Amino acid sequence: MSPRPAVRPGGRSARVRQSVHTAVRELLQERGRDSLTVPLVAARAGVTPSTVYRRWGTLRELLSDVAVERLRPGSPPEDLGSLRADLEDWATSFAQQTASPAGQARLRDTLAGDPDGSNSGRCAAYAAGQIETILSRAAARGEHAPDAEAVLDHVVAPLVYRALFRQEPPDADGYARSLVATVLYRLIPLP
Amino acid sequence: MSPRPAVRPGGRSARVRQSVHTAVRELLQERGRDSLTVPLVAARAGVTPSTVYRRWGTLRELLSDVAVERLRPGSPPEDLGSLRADLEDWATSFAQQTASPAGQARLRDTLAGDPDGSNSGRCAAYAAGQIETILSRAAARGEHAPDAEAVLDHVVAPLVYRALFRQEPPDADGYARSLVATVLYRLIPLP
DNA sequence: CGGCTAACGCAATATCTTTGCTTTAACCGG
DNA sequence: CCGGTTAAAGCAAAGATATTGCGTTAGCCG
Repeated sequence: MSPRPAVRPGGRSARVRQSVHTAVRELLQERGRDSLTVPLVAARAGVTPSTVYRRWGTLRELLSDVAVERLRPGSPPEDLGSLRADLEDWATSFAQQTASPAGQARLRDTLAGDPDGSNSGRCAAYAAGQIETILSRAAARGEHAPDAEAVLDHVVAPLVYRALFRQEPPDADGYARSLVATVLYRLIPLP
Repeated sequence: MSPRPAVRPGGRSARVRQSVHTAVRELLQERGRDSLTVPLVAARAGVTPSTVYRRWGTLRELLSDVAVERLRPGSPPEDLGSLRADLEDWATSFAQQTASPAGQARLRDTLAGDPDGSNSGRCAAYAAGQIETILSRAAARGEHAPDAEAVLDHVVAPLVYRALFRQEPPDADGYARSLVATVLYRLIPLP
């Protein structure tokens, strides 16, 4: 038997967490982020506001918690048979998500309610994990591949920077592909 | 969001804006961000809370306004005589600023209270402006130089991404220099 | 100098946040 | 399976913050 964490993971706590998350997602969709309040979320979730305050502290932290949850990849990246195809597929999909208004909002919410950096760190770890899967497949095929840091720095970072700080260009796909081309054909460690 | 379109730019409005900004900076220093509230800021600034609410909307938007103000470069980057020296100097200084806890907080505050993206856009424009100054100097010297987009994508973006999403590495300076080296010697448009 | 009006001050009201205490129910050993 | 223990939720009152209508002030402009 594995030792149990101090917090109670199952039962009521899990149900409350679930219903509060669902309430946030529904209300975000229905009424937009600006009209969200803790009492409103609590009412929809069928709990009292003090429960939300005690567990999440503030609305921002709750929104960060919900946002990072939705940034978690549902499945490993698809295997298309080559490093370039895998990276392009993942990068264009990532670019579309982050470039969309909803994706931008999720990134901002993740950062805004994250006092200790754990949620944003998790967010980066998700991307790093997906990339490492792709790169280890490439290694198994014997392909010459960059390391994960290079992909994070020169593919992920530019996409995220654009999403957060600049008006995203119309052609997110093409931009993502050009970043992949750069990291694959101009940045791979020289022989 | 920045103060609503100031129909009346001078006089009392400007004084209020100034005193509120000063109050925010002082209280940030004295008491930390978590204990900041609009009534507190208003009292320190010598205005009523409703004035702050009417001009800035929320505390977050006020903090964003103050943060982006402090991200604005005070002077053009120094001219050290070569592209590489100029870029390294600017990038290491930028890296130190963004890697510091205060710098991270400013980036987060800028994003958090910026519903329409205007403040974060300004923030990117500041960096772009400094870089363009450096690059046009290089062009005047006849140096072979990357374009500003490449520097934003492959130097600025990785630095910002690390500051926001990952635990910054101990050696921000060396990391910044390696990014500059990459963009200068491996990414410059091939002849 | 005097009218016009955006912006501020004030104060009442509405809403949200905090907190002490009580109650519930998940977990665990017997 | 059953009761003891306690983390977590509920409740409600007190406290703080946010909103808003209305009167007043002071830039701006003719």
